[in-house]
Amino acid sequence: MMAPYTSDYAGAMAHRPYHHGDLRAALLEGAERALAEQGPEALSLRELARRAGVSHAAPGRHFRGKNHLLDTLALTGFERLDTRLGEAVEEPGDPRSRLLALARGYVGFALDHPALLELMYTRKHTPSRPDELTAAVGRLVETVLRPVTEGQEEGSIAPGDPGTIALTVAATLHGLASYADADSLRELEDHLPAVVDLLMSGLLPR
Amino acid sequence: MMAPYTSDYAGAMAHRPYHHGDLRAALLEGAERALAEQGPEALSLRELARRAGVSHAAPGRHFRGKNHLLDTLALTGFERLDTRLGEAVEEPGDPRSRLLALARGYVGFALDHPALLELMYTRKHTPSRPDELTAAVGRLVETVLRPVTEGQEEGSIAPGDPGTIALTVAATLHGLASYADADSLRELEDHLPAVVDLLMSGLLPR
DNA sequence: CAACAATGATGGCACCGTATACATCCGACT
DNA sequence: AGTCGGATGTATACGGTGCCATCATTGTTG
Repeated sequence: MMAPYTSDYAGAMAHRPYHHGDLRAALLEGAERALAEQGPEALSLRELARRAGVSHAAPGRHFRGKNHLLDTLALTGFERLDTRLGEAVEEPGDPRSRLLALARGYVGFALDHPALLELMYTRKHTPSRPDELTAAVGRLVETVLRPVTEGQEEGSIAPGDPGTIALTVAATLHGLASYADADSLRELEDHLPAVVDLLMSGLLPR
Repeated sequence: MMAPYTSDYAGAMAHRPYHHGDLRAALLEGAERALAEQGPEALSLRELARRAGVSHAAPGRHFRGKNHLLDTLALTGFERLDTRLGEAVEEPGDPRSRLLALARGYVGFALDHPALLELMYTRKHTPSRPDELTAAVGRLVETVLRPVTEGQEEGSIAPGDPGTIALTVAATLHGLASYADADSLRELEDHLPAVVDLLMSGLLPR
């Protein structure tokens, strides 16, 4: 017979309330760690269960399957990214500084959680993704849309379909972040002001 | 005892030369098909072998493992995308039309092979990717860089670090393509001219 | 024509994801 | 207070997968 809890680091501290305490959260946390350390391909439910000190079927109580866990993780990523961008947009200022803050936020997130960001967009492209994910993406676009319309109202941003403008900006941000964890990462941050200026002024000579 | 080749569609036509003829190519082709139909997660070497009518270990003669096959597939993707963009850039014209052609090429590729494009960038971000992949990405950036420097020489594109400009353009293209197979796909193609105009003129009112 | 290298087949191993049946524990209700 | 139900975790089993070692066949080449 073995003791019910053989986990080596839990149990002695903080008086774990019952069973595990909060698997689900532990699984998500462990998944994010494993995701960052190894690829998303190497992530295994059984391994996560092992690290959490539970049996390999226990995760089934909290997630319908591996996809469900990954979708949930991606969803938390979108939420965190959205709040981060929301804060960046909050700060007042001219359009250039707000756009720069937005870009810094996006690229910063990509630097902090590269694997998560990749997972988020991998999941987004998956067939039959859950509605919650598409909704989260929609909220993200809306966060970018807000400063555009506001800038247009006060005449500091050129007129035109705000949807198209927001799409372009969001696409550029995502593209930058996408390149970020492939090429020189830190270097990109230094280039951000130049990129933003370019977006503001356009490619044509003035 | 079974006949050596139980595949149902092969053998009667075109006189297959020997063993299989060209596994490797058949595997890559099958992988791309499976990739497009289902996700990249569902892709299985054994299933590919089955479809090709060979034993489950035969692919091992042509690819060191699953990763090697996927890397190879991604590499062909980069090569095809690069030639497509190269052709788009070949056509002479003012910067706007060339940029539009570039954007059409990139988004068109994304529309034709959405799963492949995703695989390409997933593989690009993988730790310890093969040098050939990074080289292929470099060639892609160079293809975008060329019209930028040419445009600057003839004064039709604003001065500035061409690397930054090319990065911004490439990032926007990739971001657009990345959003393409998530949101309304066909719709995006109609918006491309507006996006290009925006990139050319900038966000600031003129 | 004989030896060799390339290609494919067979079988085995460890691991994975998932489903089912069983055990345990918390909390709520009478 | 005591019991019962549902939530959580366990035990076990099945089919599938990637990879490896070994054996068989085929095409080529000296």
